[in-house]
Amino acid sequence: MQSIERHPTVDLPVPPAGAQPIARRALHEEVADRLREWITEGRLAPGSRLNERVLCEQLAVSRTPLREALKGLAAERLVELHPNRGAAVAVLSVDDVRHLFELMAALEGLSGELAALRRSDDQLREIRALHFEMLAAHARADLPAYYRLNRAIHTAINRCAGNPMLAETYDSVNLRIQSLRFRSNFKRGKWDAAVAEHQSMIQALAERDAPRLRALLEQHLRHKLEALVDGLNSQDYVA
Amino acid sequence: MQSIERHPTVDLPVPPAGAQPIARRALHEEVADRLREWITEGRLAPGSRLNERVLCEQLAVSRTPLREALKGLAAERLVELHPNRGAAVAVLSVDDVRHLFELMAALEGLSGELAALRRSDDQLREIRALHFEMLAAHARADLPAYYRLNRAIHTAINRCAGNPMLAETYDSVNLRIQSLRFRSNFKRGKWDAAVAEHQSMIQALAERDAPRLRALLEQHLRHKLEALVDGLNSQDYVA
DNA sequence: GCGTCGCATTTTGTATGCAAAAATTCAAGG
DNA sequence: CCTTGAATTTTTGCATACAAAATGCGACGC
Repeated sequence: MQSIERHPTVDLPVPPAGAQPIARRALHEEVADRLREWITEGRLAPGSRLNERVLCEQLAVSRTPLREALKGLAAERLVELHPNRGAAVAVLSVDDVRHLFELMAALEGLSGELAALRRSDDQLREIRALHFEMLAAHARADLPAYYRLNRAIHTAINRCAGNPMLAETYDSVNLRIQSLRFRSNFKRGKWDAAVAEHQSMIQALAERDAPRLRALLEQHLRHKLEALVDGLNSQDYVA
Repeated sequence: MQSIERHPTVDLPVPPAGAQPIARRALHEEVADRLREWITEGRLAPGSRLNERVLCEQLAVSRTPLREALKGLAAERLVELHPNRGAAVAVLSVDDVRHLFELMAALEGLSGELAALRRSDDQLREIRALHFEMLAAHARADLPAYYRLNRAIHTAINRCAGNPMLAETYDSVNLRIQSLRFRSNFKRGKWDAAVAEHQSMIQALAERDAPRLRALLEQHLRHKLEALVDGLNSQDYVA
């Protein structure tokens, strides 16, 4: 890891390459992680106000680390800060979701393109294995396992792409739409189609067909958006 | 702006569409803005340690808002937090820069593609005007003005793309490489080539040639990276 | 001379206090 | 009945105090 900056004012000792310091976690990070979890799991619904006193009691921390965590989550756009009026879980309009998916499609597309070019054979084997596990989850109609494996596959593809900045950005955008995943009406037909798309993706990855993998991932995202918007519309007339 | 969530727990009054509340800025945001500025302007070099006491004195604020600002900047990856050992301006390795440019190329490419499809005639006229201003700056070899107009043009293209999420992400990634802009050795030849590329971009935007504008922007980014890496190499043997 | 230990200082992490802003309550007036 | 407004309560924003960790430095032993 060659550094661009000859950083004149650095005095933090640079660790030997590859060696990573023992990760010591600060309280505000633990708090941020927990809140992130609550938001993506839907325990904190979009729009929910985040009362400092209440959250402090629930998390058993003082206001300082909580507030620091909220500032971080606000920078991630998971929560919105209203000066003097507190924080709230970010709300996404339908247009916001469309825009996020448009962005995600480009990120996934790039990731797939790079992965097709850069993957190792070991990585391909691992992704194949995950794919078969996902087929099992699909056969059992085990939705939670399917989601988990689906994410694992996409994360693995991101790793193949060999671009940590891309992976970070992908994760950050993905997080923002995570809480919506419960809302897509996962009809059997759409689900089968998604699984078939995954099949093609593995093939393109195996054949190192970068343009095709890019196209497949972009298409995959478009379909995901369609399923989601359908789900939203059908739900909107229920409650 | 139709809201996806019927947010059961919301009690913040939803403002009428289009009307936005008077922006009241919190101190921690002002602090974050100032630090961001110092970092991108190079006043705080990559790797610089950010001593809380010192910064508090310089900014004349207490530690609380400063720390909150640092947490936000850390989420933006502009600073790195080392638990119990303070914060430092993020350092980018050459590989980091390569990865960021790879990402930026995809974001600019998408932005250009969408802009070509969605631009209005007014927007095109405005970008043309900015382009001529940029030609003037180039003719005068006025580098600061050139940088400013260059950014203005790319921001305008982002606006044409009509995807705020993309624009946000673009800005966020762009910010991380801003402090490097002084390091690219802007030889006249490279500069002339960049200006010529801009010329082609305007043409593609005018003709609504989305694939071409995408390709041009991706190429533009690759050239920018080359100029930067060249600059770094030549500088590395100076000091 | 070199490295290590231990103490003093500095710096960061968390909790708390106080002031200011916003939300709430409730009563009076239209 | 709805609106208005003032007093009260709640909540947020910022500063500060205290605790814990890290850093710096000199003495000591090898």
